[in-house]
Amino acid sequence: MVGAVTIEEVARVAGVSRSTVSRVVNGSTAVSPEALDAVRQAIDALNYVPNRAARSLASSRTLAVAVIIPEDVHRFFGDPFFASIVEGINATIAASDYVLTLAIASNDPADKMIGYVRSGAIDGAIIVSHHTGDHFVERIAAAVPVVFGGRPAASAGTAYFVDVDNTRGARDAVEYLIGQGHRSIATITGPQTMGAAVDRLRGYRDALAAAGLRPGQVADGDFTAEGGAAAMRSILAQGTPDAVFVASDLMARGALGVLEAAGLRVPDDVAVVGYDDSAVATSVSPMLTTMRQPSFEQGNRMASVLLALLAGEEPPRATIMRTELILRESA
Amino acid sequence: MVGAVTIEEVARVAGVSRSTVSRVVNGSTAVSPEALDAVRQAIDALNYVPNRAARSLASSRTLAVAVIIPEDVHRFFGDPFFASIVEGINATIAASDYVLTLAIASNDPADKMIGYVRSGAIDGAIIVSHHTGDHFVERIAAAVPVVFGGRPAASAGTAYFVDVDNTRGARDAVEYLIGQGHRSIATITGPQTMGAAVDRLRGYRDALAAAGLRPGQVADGDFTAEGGAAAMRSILAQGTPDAVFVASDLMARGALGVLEAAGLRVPDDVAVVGYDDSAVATSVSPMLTTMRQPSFEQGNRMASVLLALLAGEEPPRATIMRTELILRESA
DNA sequence: GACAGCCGTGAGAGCGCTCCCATAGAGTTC
DNA sequence: GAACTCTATGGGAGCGCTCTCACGGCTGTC
Repeated sequence: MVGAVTIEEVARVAGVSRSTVSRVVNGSTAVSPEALDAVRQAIDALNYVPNRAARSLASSRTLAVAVIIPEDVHRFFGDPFFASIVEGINATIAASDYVLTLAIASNDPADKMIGYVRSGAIDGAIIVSHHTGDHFVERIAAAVPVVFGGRPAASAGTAYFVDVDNTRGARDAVEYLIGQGHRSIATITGPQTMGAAVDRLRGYRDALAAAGLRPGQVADGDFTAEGGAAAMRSILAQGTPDAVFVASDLMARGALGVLEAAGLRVPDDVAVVGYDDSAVATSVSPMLTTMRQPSFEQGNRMASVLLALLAGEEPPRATIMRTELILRESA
Repeated sequence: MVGAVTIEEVARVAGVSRSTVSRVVNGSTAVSPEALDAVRQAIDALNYVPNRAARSLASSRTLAVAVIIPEDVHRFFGDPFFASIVEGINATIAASDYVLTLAIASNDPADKMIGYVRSGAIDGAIIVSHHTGDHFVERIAAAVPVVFGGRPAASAGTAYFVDVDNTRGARDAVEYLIGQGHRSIATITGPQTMGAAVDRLRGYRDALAAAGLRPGQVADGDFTAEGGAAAMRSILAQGTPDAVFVASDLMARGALGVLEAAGLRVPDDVAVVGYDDSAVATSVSPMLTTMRQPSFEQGNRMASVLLALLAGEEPPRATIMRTELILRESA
């Protein structure tokens, strides 16, 4: 950016002062139509773009927000659930004055991520997936306003978050299976360090308990396709259930492969319900019956809450979104 | 970042001047051991982090680089190939003084991305996937140093890029199929607006021509699983080939499903060779024989080239990496 | 012993912008 | 017509840092 056009040159060309140019750039109303016009023309002619650093230094705002990716990059990128959320966030942020950035925090020995945030590089952050152990999250939250995707395990009560009702979603899914006549229902969960996984397991247990059924087999599938396959194998090793509630579509895909390899028909021998209604759900055979999470909308809401915070408003701390069972072939 | 600790306070606490603190922070050697120590202690005690905006304003460097995501977000996130590249980039950048950021350029009506780059928000950029039509890419390249993943279609000769030898990789793959005795060989390509897809198609044709074989069927699979399935269906509609060279593993997964549904055995009836050797290759059945792309290493190299550029060095404009055929079950 | 050279240090200017305050001029009010 | 308000504008300070330059104290050289 050496030798770039400055506000001073724009002012000279437009025949006004720096202050007036600044007013135009920042959308102040107290500018005469003539001055407004002159400045706009000068900006176009010179192809002027305000220097971000100078702006941020003078105003102590950056007009940038970041999605922090604490996950392992591979998991984040491989999961269509995150893609939808990011798309939702992006859609809302793109319509605002802010710029959106994704920041990778993993593989970050020197706390560079924290330094980045604390150095005033962004005005606010959205943190989507976070394990309970991530205490670096608290340090980010100490520096800038943060909105979480999913209820954060720690700092409950004071944090802003947008979550889906995982417990209820899981309960609904399992109740559907019970309603279909299944009695021996296993589950493949996500890692129990993640709130969503914990809640879904609870919903599963609640539904069984409410129906007076014995708890079924529980295996952790780590929210990956491979983990789902491994979990399914470990369940089959101890007996074949009527049905399996799988806490993500990606894991369900892995499980489906294992069931097929074992010669079990879905849904006739074993019914399968997934979670997410991501693109995966319709790309497998049989297509998944699954709990739809409104991921795109969740992204929208997270972005809206963050923008409200940055605007000095007081948005609700908790936003809970409903899930919906999508019936397809697997159950 | 209101009320944050400034360099001035650190200087006061350490009993030195602003300049000396700056020297310590920036790793200058011309500081006495005593001063160094005093400053370090003051920094720790006050928990000082330099203000990025001020730093950048004074030095006209930001110590930040970005990976620009021009693709549709879903495709970018869904493809493990990108995940590996980003991991490679991240690994190298993380070891430097720079901070890495991902910026989404799609869905960006107001050219905010361009403004972001031109405003001096980053020192350099890496652009991974780009269609020939993306002329916004040129505008980014006009503002900061850019390294491309894959040979850029336009601005050839002047651009810095790191590519794999796609033509040769495809030729090797098809030659392998020919060597296995296959004579009727179809191909599923990527979009012909992308250099990698063009090169792989050329390699396929070269190999057939060199062996004196007639060109087989060609169908575009759009580098997605669904597109691969559709392309496979369109090929089968016109006859069943001996073998298919598929220009990405993701598309191969889609094709495999279609072949299976058609009652064709892989590799006995139809041999399949994929491209990428991503995680997908081993998660399908039969496991894919595929051209391994050194994606992680490619990311490393892109980052290294960019860092060299930013350091004022003269790295090679073109870096071409070799692929390697990984033999598994599908061919 | 005088001078050059070097090293560690501090002072000051300035990066490009925002924001507060002063001011000029026009319009209101009594 | 004097005092007042209001609006559009310009000037100046300052955001927190880097970087050049000058300076004082040291060592080394003849």
